[in-house]
Amino acid sequence: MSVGIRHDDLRRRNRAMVISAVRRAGQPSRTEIAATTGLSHSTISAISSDLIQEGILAESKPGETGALKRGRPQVGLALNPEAAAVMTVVLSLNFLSVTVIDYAGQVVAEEQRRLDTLTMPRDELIGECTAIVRRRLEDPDLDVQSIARIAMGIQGITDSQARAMLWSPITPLTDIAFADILEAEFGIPATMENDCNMMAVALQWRQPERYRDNFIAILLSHGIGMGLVLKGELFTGTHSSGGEFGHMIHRPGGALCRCGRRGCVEAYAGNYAIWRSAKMMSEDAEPVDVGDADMRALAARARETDGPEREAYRKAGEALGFGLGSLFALIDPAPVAMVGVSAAAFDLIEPALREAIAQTAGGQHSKSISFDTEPNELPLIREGCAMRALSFVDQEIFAPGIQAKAGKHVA
Amino acid sequence: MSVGIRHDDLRRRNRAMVISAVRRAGQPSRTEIAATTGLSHSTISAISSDLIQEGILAESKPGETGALKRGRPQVGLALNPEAAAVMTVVLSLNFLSVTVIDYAGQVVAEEQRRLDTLTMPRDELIGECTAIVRRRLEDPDLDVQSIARIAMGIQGITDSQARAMLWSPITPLTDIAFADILEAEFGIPATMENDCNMMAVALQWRQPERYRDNFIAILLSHGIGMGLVLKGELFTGTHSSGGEFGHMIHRPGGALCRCGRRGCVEAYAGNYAIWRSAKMMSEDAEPVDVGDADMRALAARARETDGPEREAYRKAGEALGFGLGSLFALIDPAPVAMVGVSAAAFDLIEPALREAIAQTAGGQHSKSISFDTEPNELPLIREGCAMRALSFVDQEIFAPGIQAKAGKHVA
DNA sequence: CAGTATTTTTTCGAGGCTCGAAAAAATAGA
DNA sequence: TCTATTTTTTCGAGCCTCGAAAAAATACTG
Repeated sequence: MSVGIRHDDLRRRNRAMVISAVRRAGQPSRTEIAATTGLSHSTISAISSDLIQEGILAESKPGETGALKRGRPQVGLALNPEAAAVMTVVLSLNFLSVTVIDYAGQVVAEEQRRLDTLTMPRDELIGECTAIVRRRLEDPDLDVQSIARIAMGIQGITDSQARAMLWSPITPLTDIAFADILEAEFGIPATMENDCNMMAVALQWRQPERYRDNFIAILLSHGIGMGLVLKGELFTGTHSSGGEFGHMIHRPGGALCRCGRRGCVEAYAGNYAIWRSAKMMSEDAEPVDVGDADMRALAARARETDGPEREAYRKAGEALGFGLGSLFALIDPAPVAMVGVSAAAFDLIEPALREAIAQTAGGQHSKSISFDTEPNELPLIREGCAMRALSFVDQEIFAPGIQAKAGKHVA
Repeated sequence: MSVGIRHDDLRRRNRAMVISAVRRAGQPSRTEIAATTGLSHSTISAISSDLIQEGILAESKPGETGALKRGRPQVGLALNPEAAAVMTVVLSLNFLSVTVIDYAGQVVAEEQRRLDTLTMPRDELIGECTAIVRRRLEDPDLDVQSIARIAMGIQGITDSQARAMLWSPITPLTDIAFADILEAEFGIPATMENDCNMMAVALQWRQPERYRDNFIAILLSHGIGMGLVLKGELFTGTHSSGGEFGHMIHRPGGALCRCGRRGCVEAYAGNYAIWRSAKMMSEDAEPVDVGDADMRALAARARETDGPEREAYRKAGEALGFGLGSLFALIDPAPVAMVGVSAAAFDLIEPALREAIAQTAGGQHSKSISFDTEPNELPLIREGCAMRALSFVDQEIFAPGIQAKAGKHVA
């Protein structure tokens, strides 16, 4: 089944380990790397010397170590920003944004653009994406040699191979293999990532203490999305990006969901559902787009008076709570990050959510389940895509190195 | 984070690979192993020669290869049955059974015993388990030197470290660290496994074509349990055995579940729930144990006439369908095995189940979701425990070998 | 300011592992 | 009996990691 380990895999894996230790720790010394990886000092010395020679790592200036200790001072190793560059492309409702990121993770260029994703025909949507990428690639101000990888993020369902968007709420179009399109167009390896998965990846890098092995990122926006990390790894479905938390069934045969079915969590907790409920519309009413400003106004009104607005948030909390309860029945409770515009109204949602979750098997220790909120999803998605692309460069390009044997001829 | 690969890990991993190739394939030749593992012939030759010398593998008699080809005939490698033995202990409602299994997976001894698990006090229940194990261990007829591992399986929730039963429907007792108890008593490494997880493990060995990377085993019995395999690996929760499919919420605030909560899938699809519904009892009625014979009679009656019995099965199907739909929303659809006494009534359950699942996001291709049934769960649980224990011996005892260095002194 | 203690990093065999090539082994067909 | 064919073993080469010792770089001490 799984394949044996060759002798050369050893070096590749250990190189990968060193690179990722540096990416995680910032400026670790060789000694620190040896400690975290469990490899011997000699090995770390050999590997890091190779990596420096190849221009992947660089010794960072000393000084910053703060408290000076006795003995030879540690030399920090850092990622060489010029070793490579990657690009992120994030497509969301009526909005397209691109960033170029150096190997150390700093943004070196960006471009953003409004467009009407809901009505745009297929060719045009694809054209806008390739055009914005091309503009960035051909920008003479860009002083990176070449882009090693593109990570594209999109709201909606992607396939599990990270090649295509299968379905998205931002467009009626389906099955667009953006990864293949970008690769064909620019000859740069590309992937197509799900927005919520990228949020989870970003949280893992931003707050590794809180979001490490098991946690959940939930997008509370027009739709309800989820990124799930289990045992330190992003969880995806077997065929798709998976984790369609918003379409777990809350009430069989219940309110009309944007997906056309009934009773999904999203049909109670998505922006349109909260809006519909607050405006006392029927649960069968066709979902409509609600602007962020309108949602903020709605939340403000819900805080003011105990009317249908507050009740709408209560219902949303209930749906989310029962959904989370079912999820926790499957995977056990874990920290949750609530992201998106309605996360800013989490104070209105939380009481009903906790009450509901306490009634479920997964919510046995509902008080210990902790929530964190982050109203703005876009930066997270961008960061996640960036880290995703950089990790690819780390693992697939730099870890194997210059194919050992070929390199030896030179030396 | 994860640890570097040492030089000696290499051999250990490749030995493990060879052993598992033999366990999977039955009697593969060295050449076949080289092909499946991707390692070179020389390496396989070296490793298998070691393993044979250590008494772990044995060259099997030729002959059985069937069509004789030109050239040197392949020599099949097989597990040496006498290399080790393991024990399984399965505790289910009013029933305790133990088997001793040789290294090749054959049952060499067994004992079964009825007992009243529901009323038994803690000490007595533990005592019965240790006593039956002791009897088997001390049996003079048993011609295995020693038991290398005990895998105990139980209905209910276990912790994710496989040390303890946390909660079980077969006893009011909770938190019994059976693994620790057995280890302390007999000095043999032991684990405490969840019954449905073991069903899944057994299915993976029994039908690897159908149940390989992603599948679901659902126990339809008094309670509803699930074993889930994703990407070829058993899925467990972060703290517990996880996969409490039966306690996902089907109808918030709905029928009374055995767990004390309301609206769980099990409260509609467990034996007691079907019984309660068929007998036109209230959804609040206290769950009662229903014998397998009674359930079979109920199913027969449901097949005969379109009365409350049939309706009860319909409701069960609906609950299972919506539950599966929610599950499939998270992990994408996968083959399902229905196990247990009510799996024999799957013909009554399936129509409503498929109808419900078709109304969910996960059920988009509901027709392509395939179900298989297996009315008897006990043999599966036993087999799963056996394979689990044997895999442990493969990976943890035989793969590392005689600690290389220590062994070299002899040679 | 020289010497010592301390810590980090590099150097240098030793021992292991896998691999490819070639040899050896074992059999069917001619 | 010889040849072709296939499987398995043997053997040397090339890497890789490791431990120990050396080298490097700094703080402390008198």
